[in-house]
Amino acid sequence: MPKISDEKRAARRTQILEAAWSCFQAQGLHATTMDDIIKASGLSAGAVYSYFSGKDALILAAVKTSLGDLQALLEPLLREPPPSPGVFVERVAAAVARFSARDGYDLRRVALLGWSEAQRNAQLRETMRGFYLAFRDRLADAAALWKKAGALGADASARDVAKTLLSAILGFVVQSAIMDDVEPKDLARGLRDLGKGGNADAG
Amino acid sequence: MPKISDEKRAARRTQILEAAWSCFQAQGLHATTMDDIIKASGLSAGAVYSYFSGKDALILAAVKTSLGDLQALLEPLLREPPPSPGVFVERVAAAVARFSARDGYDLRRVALLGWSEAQRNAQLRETMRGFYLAFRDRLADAAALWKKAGALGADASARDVAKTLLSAILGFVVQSAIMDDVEPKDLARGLRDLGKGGNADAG
Amino acid sequence: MPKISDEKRAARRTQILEAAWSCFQAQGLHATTMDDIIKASGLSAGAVYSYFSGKDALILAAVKTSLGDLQALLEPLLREPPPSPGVFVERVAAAVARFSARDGYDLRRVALLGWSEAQRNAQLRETMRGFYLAFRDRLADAAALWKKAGALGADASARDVAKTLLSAILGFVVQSAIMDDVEPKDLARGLRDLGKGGNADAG
Amino acid sequence: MPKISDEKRAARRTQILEAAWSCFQAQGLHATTMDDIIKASGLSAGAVYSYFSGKDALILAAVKTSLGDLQALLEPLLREPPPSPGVFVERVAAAVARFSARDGYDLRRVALLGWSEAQRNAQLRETMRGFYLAFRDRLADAAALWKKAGALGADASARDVAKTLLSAILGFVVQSAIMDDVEPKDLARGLRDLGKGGNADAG
DNA sequence: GATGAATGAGTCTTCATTCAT
DNA sequence: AATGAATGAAGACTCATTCAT
Repeated sequence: MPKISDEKRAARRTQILEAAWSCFQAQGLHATTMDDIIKASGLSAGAVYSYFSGKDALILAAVKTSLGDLQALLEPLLREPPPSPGVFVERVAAAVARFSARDGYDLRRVALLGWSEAQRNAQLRETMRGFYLAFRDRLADAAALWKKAGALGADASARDVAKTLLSAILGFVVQSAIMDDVEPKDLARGLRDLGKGGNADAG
Repeated sequence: MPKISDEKRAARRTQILEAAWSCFQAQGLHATTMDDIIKASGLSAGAVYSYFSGKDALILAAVKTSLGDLQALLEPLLREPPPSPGVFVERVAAAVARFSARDGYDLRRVALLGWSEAQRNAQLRETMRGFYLAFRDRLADAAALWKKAGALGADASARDVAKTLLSAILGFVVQSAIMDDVEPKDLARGLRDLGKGGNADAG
Repeated sequence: MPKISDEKRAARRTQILEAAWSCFQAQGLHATTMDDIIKASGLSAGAVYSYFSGKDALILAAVKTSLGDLQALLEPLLREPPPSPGVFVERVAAAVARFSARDGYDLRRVALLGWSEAQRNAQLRETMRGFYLAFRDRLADAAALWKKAGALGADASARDVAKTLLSAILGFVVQSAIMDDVEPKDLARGLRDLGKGGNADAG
Repeated sequence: MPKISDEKRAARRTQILEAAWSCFQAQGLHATTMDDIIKASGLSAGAVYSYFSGKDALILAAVKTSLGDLQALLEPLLREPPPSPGVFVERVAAAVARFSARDGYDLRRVALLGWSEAQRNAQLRETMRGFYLAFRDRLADAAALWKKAGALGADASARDVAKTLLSAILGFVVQSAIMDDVEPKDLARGLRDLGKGGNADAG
């Protein structure tokens, strides 16, 4: 075979990555063997190894791809933030839930696997840290907007609001993956209810 | 030979479990070998196997123990909830952070590992689900108290508040494990700021 | 099984080493697979690996053992050198030939394999270098004796004589392994003939 | 398409063979992969395989080429042998040493690799055997000349002298490859010293 | 009861060779 | 003729578990 085209190469990579994710998700990162992925990809061992240098590289690439997809999913919401934090969180949660309903790819499970792996893979940890840090910065930008628009008090800390919103979102991912009984609107409602306490300033 | 005493047995179990956690945490659940645990426990392979039927049982027991410890840690806060949700979340986060500073045992890392493993271990998943469900119920009880005391609006949904608070807490665990730059009081402040929006009802 | 005795351990090591040599010799160092050695040893893969950390370690140990055996074989000749260099070379060659007739272990082939491997294994190279250096020193000692006894001229260089004798011996190993038509006494005769030239000082 | 010219073909073969030797020498015969050779040759896999049927054929061809080169190197010395065996050995050793100083090609290392490989490759073994046998015959011819010229005693065995000289030469290759501290003149001196013993006939 | 040596199925990875383009 | 992507059998090594002593 003569030199393969760049598109073809990219397509093969995607093909392998998708095979990898469907395995990872079904069995976990470590219980998945390279052979599982090779079989699922429909390629030979050698071919898979010519695209990825090994299992760790495959995991890293898979997680990066996944973060990229998530990034694309959230970009519109970050570019033009909804009128209030509550609506924002609900929309993000809804996007995550929608993304998780795809066949053979549940973003929530993927996230849990990635976080766990990040504990022992420094490169993965840094990649993730960078991603969430950037996301939180965008969140802080949105908070600044909300302050200007009056959706947040004038003395609100954009930074702390961003941290809290990120927590709520990440927590939604965990809770929804494990309990499977949380809806985006539950979160929105809870957030709203928390904000209307008689002496909210005590909290 | 006289049977070993029950206390002795319990002590051995604890000894093994602690060895297991220190390994799990340092290397992850799957990268830890039984031999690592055996070495760390100071016992022989046969001895370890006489206390736990295998690696999966050890993982399950370790996670259960960990959840039990967490339960004990949170019990006081649940029995006599602080005056407001914000304070509550801050105290829980502080307890988690304190628990994570212990030598050779970081509750946050442990949680991430457990969640990931729960994806492929049904028994573990059910154990966890039960734990978080129970915790959320206690949270809803607290929310009911807060409603009565006026710390929450009269029309607040205790259930949704509980879900939201659990999300915030779980999300704190994730964010703090990965980014390591979130303080309990950041969360409390963010939650308070979120509640004081000019048109909070829009969220 | 409780702790194994030291003798038993040593016996197992020997058992594995002998299996390794019979394979190495029959198929070469690299064409021999660990599985070949494992099968030949009658042990399991795990057992073999518990005695030797890997194939390289096994090769190194095998060569070292082989050098040790050779050392033991030559020691008597070095301790009390025969009356002349010619007799010495003949006896060494005879010892090598005798050692090579053992079942499943041909010292000459072993030597060729080891030399080749030493090209790409620094540790092995150093081990060998040290061995031959020491042997050459002993040879120089013998040469000094021969000088004193008049079997060598008074102005002979013990160092160069040692180098030359070592060359003759090593070359005998090569030639005999490849051509299989050289006898120890051929070497002795050739050496004597070379020494009796009319104008030997011209060489 | 016009067939590639014969010169071109020959040039390609040489190109591949040289690439092969530079790899073989640096990493050993077995540690060198076809891919190493392909990369080093600058050709494609298919091209290399169109010139050589496989790795074994490449090794065989490489060794043959190497023996041919050696043959060419020694031919002048064999055609008109130097006045004495000592000078002859010194000149051969010097030629080998000179040949080994070439960049990326050390005849001594090459020889060790080839001998080792010959243990498990019958065709290679025969090729080598034939080469050394022929060389030894030429050596015997030279010995006959030396006898006639008085450089060797009248009762010298040309055959045994040839065997002994070959041993010295092969041994020089080994010793010099492993210890790297032997000079051609050391060998000449040692040989001369060995010949001047008071009672050389005892050796 | 305890020990730890032994087991062997299973993992990741490599690499000589082929053949569609 | 040439290319180089793809193949897949084979290799080195690991590790959860067992069981003879």
